[in-house]
Amino acid sequence: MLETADRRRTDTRERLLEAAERAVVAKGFAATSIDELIVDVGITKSGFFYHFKDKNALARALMLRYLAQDRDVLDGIFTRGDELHDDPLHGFLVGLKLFAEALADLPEHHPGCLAASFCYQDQLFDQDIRDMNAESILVWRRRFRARFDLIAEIYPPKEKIDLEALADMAASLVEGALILGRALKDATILPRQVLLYRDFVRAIFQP
Amino acid sequence: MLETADRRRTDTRERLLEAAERAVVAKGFAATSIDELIVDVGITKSGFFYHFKDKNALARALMLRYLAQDRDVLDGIFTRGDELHDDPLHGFLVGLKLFAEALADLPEHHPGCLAASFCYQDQLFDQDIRDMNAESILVWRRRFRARFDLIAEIYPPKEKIDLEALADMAASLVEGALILGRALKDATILPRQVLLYRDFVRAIFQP
DNA sequence: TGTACATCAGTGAACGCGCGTTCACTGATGTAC
DNA sequence: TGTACATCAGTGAACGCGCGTTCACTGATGTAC
Repeated sequence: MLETADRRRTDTRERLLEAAERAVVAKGFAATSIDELIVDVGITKSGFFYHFKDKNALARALMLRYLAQDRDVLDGIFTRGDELHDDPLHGFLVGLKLFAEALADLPEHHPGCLAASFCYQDQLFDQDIRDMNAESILVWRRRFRARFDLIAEIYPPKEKIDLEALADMAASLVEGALILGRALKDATILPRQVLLYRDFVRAIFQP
Repeated sequence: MLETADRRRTDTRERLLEAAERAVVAKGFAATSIDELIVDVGITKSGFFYHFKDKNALARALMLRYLAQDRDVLDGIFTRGDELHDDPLHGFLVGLKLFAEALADLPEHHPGCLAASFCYQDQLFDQDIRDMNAESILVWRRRFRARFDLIAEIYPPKEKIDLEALADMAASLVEGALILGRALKDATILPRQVLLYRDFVRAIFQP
């Protein structure tokens, strides 16, 4: 039975990953020591090395976890948007509204993004992890690009528009607004940027 | 005479800062060792501590240098734009075009921004440095916001628009696009985002 | 059902290396008189 | 103009601490027979 097989499994590994993500986003991977994580979680250092063969394995696990969470969040929000509106443009616009609201309600005051943090420390990691980081960005590009292609069939834009750049703009704005929000300690910046992006998208397809 | 007074002054300090900025943007401040900087520059470790009393002083000096360079670059480009066109909107649009071109011509393939790097490691620094980082963002906000107020007097936008968010969008897009450009190793992302921003600004004030 | 063994989720102690920092010292250049 | 002193831009050696990593070991839980 899965139940019995799982009985021995603790959530220590997951709690290590949570503590690690908080610390990495706050001060970077190199400055995040294993010592502080195990104090957070309440195990000894050897306990850490039971779960991760070395510090690099922690980075890899963080990235995997981040990829999955990111995908789930985006899926949830934009699926909801499409449920609320049949039309691909308006379903998307509703999704962006929901997204902005979700970002405004974040409990943490100054959140950050693991992809951005890793990006500015990429020399620390092997190619494998850098590839995963690139993939995390490509997920956004593909998702938004596919939607814009769909919308453009129904609402062909008047002027030529760089749809790939428009798709990348979503990730760019979110990454950038996270930085501004943190630097200025202003949690409203991120949702406002998303709403502005929404205005832009609407203006392009429905002037 | 300044000449003679400066004769003894070497450029070692400046070369240390250059090497440090490269390394910090590539792998973060914590992972940048003093040892690697002095190898780059060709002095001993004690030589480093002659120029900076400790590693924190290096961070402060990097931030000061960055603030000055950033201001100069922005000044240069948007002053040029205004010289080429009297109208505040069109002078600004020309400036954005010049900006995109300057970004496309950057020699480094995957540049980065010190403000973003410091932002994702801010727990390493004291309040003083965090304040300077916030200031580096506010410089952008004030610059663009003032310009939009000016433009809006002549070209009042049809619909209500969050001009502060529109101003912040410039820094957000640049910071975000730098991250995407690095992660995907694609130097075209950044200039394309700036051109898209330009389209948006034009559409708002001159539909 | 009892027993032998295997696996899970760690513990505890030790190691060695790289890092930031200190301190006494130095040769070349500049300045006062 | 020469000399004494000050400053600049470093050198060289040492230190100590925190960090990631290893390794032999352990008690609790699960599994085969």
